[in-house]
Amino acid sequence: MRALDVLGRRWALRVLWELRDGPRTFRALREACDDVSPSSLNQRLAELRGLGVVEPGDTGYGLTPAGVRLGRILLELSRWAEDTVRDRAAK
Amino acid sequence: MRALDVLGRRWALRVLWELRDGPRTFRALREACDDVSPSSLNQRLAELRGLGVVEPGDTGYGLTPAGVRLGRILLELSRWAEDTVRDRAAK
DNA sequence: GCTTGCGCTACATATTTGGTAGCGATACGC
DNA sequence: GCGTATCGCTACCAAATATGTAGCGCAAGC
Repeated sequence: MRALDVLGRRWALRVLWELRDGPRTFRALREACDDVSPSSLNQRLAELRGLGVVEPGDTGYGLTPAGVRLGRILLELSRWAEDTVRDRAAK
Repeated sequence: MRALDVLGRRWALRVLWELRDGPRTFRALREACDDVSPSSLNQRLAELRGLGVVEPGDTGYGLTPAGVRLGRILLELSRWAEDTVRDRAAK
């Protein structure tokens, strides 16, 4: 499945995650993602735009409606991750 | 977030996906994942075991309870992906 | 016209992934 | 006991991908 392939690349989920609460400029996004290199970010953004989940606007890059739906799933994913970490720490 | 980092590596989501309906042997898993190289698969399995979502058993590798929960989220992710593909195809 | 910040590209280096061969262990029939 | 079949997995090298750093072209503000 093409979509899952793109999402399984480095920084892809993270970029989406950072865009959840509003658009960000290229440079702001870069900082938010632990200063990912501009080449990597640019490549990932191109792929995500190709998927139709991210699009550039006046205030920087933002999520499309499909991206917003994906963001909600990511929220569950992050909750799962938190729970997992907590469970493992409790051992 | 460490968990999302591991999940954002190549084949990680796919491996989890292929284990949804029951354990698989190392070699069966390899075939299921488009014949991923054993070195990559082994590395990913080690990381997923480290995360506590996959574990080896008598009939091969299987999901832990945390892995099963994650699998349900992945199901939503795949549904999202299908919808996205359909929407884009309809354009 | 000079500065500032923007998106983004170029390019060399480092890291990750992939391909192929095959090892040691276990289980089977013979 | 002896081939042989399959298992999980390692070694090793080539190919693909990510990173780091520098800086270009552009638009806005002064």
